[in-house]
Amino acid sequence: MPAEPIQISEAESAVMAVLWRRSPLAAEEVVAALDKSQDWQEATIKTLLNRLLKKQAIRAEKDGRRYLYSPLLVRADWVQSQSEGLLDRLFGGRVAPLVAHFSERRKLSRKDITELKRLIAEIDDEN
Amino acid sequence: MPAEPIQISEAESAVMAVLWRRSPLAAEEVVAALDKSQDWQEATIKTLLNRLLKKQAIRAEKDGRRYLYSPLLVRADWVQSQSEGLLDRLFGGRVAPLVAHFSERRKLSRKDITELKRLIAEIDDEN
DNA sequence: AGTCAGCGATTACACGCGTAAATAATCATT
DNA sequence: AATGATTATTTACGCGTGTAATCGCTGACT
Repeated sequence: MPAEPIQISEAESAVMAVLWRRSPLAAEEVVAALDKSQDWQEATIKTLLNRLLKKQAIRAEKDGRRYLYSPLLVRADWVQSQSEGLLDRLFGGRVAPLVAHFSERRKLSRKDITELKRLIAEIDDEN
Repeated sequence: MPAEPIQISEAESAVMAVLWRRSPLAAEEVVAALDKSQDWQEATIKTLLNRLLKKQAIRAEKDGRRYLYSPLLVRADWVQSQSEGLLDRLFGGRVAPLVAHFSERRKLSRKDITELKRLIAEIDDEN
């Protein structure tokens, strides 16, 4: 486990998302990928790439005149830490209370419900 | 729905937690309540109370020489917005994928599983 | 009435973040 | 070799946050 839990800001995570989808990518390609979703100047994205480098969330390999960036931070790990953080802060660290909360608030889609049923069943006969 | 989704920082939410548990409370009581969990100077907590006031997350009623603080922000609403934010960012806005993620990572406690089963059953014959 | 003690209000300060411009380094081209 | 284009690196700046110290006001006590 990493000693220092790499902390990724909101804006930075948008950049990570691109690299998690496909990598390695040149800065320019990252800019292109974000053009649809974010309204950022190229310079802004360069800044974010550099901050991510400094944090060692990504790495850069030289490719001629430019660099190609790839994630170092594993997406699933990051998702895990984010989720656990929220569960710890809000639901005593457990999943069921979160589901209960959403259930009470009628925030479970029909799709969620069928999928949950399937999951539970699956887990059940897996043990 | 609130036009501006009141934003609460990490430290501030610790103060809110106290007031959600019991209120109204005087500053001193809040300080006492946080003494166990946080290593903060009294002045720090005063600052947080004032910031929360400014954000209208809490209110203060005069009681003699001092004030008694109470939450204005409803806990369930806050929990909802926090949770939805995370689900949107990480799981396409749906609950089931989060549960699936935790399942894959073997992060579901036995307690979670039985509770989830009960929840699902409940929802099921409720419709 | 003047002073002290207890609170709330004001001010402080460094750091991360969102957002970007300016500068520097590096190839390619003339 | 000098120039221009491209890409990376450095610098900037205002705002929220974590963390307090200090100032100022208001009753209480002498």
